[in-house]
Amino acid sequence: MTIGDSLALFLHDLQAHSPLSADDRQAILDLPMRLRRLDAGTYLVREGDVPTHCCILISGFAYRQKLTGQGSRQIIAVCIPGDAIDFQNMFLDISDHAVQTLTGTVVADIPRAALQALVLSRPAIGAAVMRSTLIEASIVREWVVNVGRRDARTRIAHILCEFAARLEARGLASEDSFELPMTQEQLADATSLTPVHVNRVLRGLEAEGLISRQRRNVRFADWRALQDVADFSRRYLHLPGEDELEVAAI
Amino acid sequence: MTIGDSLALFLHDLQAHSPLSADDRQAILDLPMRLRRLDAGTYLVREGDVPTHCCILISGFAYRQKLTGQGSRQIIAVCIPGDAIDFQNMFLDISDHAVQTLTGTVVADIPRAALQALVLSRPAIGAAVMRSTLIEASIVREWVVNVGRRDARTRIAHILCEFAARLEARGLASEDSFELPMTQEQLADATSLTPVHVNRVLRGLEAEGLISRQRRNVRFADWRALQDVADFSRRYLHLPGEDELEVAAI
DNA sequence: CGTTTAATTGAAAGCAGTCAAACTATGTGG
DNA sequence: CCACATAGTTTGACTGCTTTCAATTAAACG
Repeated sequence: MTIGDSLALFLHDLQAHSPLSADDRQAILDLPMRLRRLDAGTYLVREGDVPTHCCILISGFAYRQKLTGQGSRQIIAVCIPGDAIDFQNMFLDISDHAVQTLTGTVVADIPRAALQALVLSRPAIGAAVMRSTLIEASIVREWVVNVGRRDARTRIAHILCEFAARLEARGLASEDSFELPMTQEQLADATSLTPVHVNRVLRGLEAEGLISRQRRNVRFADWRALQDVADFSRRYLHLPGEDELEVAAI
Repeated sequence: MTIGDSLALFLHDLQAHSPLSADDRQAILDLPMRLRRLDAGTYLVREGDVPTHCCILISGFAYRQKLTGQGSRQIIAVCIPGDAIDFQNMFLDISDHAVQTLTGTVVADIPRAALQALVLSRPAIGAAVMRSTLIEASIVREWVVNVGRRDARTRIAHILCEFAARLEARGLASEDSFELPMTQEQLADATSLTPVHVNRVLRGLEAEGLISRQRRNVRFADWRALQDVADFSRRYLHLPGEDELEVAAI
C-alpha cells in the first residue's frame, strides 16, 4: 500500500469543503511520514505528553479520554479512519488528554514541525486543517449537550446516530448498519453512564424495535425514528452537502 | 478609547505563547472593525446563522449555548473579555450553536473574509489563532468531563475554579475573589444541574467555609482546598508559564 | 475445555430532579 | 416614600432515573 492510498480517506475529508490544488495534495503526500501498526489499547498520546509527532488514523478506531481525580474515565471523542488525531497537539505543547486505540489500527506519524510548517505556509491547507479542527470542536460541544442534558435513552441513541452518520460520510458504513467497535463499558464512558445502564438501554432500544444487534454490529430498523428518539440533527457534524440536503428537504 | 486599547486584552492573549511581530500586530489593528455596545441577553450568533462577521469580546461576558429538542439548555462555554467569539465560525459556514451576551458588552466586529485572509497569509497570526482555537477546544473537553463524570459539588467547585483561573490570567480578578456574572439558573445550565440544586450546592460550599458570597461576588477562603474539592488542575487551560509553575512546584 | 472478558439481570440505595412556595432584592410608578 | 411588580434566591417534601452491588450467563481465546 502506498502512502497515497493510506492517506486517501484523510485527504478526501480534508477537501470536503473546498478542494486542494494538486500541488497542495502533493505537498501533503511528500511529508515525512512513518506508518505504524498498533494493537487495541495502545496509547497514542498520554496526558502530559510533549508531542513530537502528529498522527493520522489510517485504519481502525481510537478515542480521546480524560480521567478524573477519583479515577472515573470520560471518553471525549471517538476517532474513525481518516481522522487526524493530533491537530490538537500540533500547536499546543502539552497534551491535555490521552488518546488510546480502540481496535487494532494503522497510523501515520508525521513530525510535528513539518506538519506545522506546511499548515502555516500553504493557505489552502491551513484553511482545511482549521476547518477540520473546528468541526471536531463542534462535535465535542454536542457531546457536552448529550452528556449534560439528555436522558440515558436519548443519549445512547444519539451517539449511535452520530457514529452512523460519520462512518457513512466516510463511506465506511451504510447509514443503517455499522460495526460499533466499543464494548458497553466504553460506550458507558462515552455517554457518562454505567455499563449496567448502557446495557439496559440498548436492550430497551432493541425491545422497542428501533435497533437490532448481533455482536458489535448495530442495525437501525428505522433511521428516521431513531433520529427522533435521539434528538439528532446532523448540522453539528458540518458534513459536506448538508446545505443542499436541508434545502432539498423543504 | 482607541481600537488598540480595545484589542489590548485580545492581543495580549494571542501572544501568550509566542510573541507577534510589530508588523503582525499592526496588521491586526488595521483590520476593518466596528465596535458595538450590547445589552445583556443579546444574541451575537444564532444557531443556523451564516456568519458574515467575527466578533471579539472587548468587555463584558457572553456564553455559547445549545438547546435540545425538549427545550433544555446547555451552556457550553463562557466567554470573557479578550476572547474571540467567532474563530469557530471563521471557517465554518453555518453556526452550530448560539452565542448570547451574559452582561452588557462591547464587541468588535470584523468581516469574516478579512480576518480569514489575515490568518491564512501571516503564519505567526495563523499559529496564534490556531492555538487559541485549540485551547478553547481543550476547555470544552474538560467540560465534558465535568458534566459527565463529576458529582454536583465537584462540578460547581470546578467551574468556579476555572472561572477564577481564566479571569486571573487575563488580569481581570485576583485568584481568590471575582465577580461571577451568572445567575444560578445560568450556572445550572453550564453544569447540567437544576437551579435548585445549584443553590443547595453553593450554600453547601459556603457552609463548609470553602467560599463566601455577596451577591455575585465569590471569594475563595482557601484556593488550595477548593481546587482539591473541585478536582481542578489548570493544565487544560494551557495558560502561559504553566510549565515553569509546575516545575517550580516540584 | 478451562479461563477470561463482556453482556445480562435483579434488588436496593442515592443523588439530583421536580413541584411548590416563601423570601429577598431591586426597580417602578403613583 | 410606599405599594407593587419582577427577577432571582432559598427552602422543604417527595419522586425517580441512574447507580451500586452482586450474581449469572454468554462469548472469546488459548
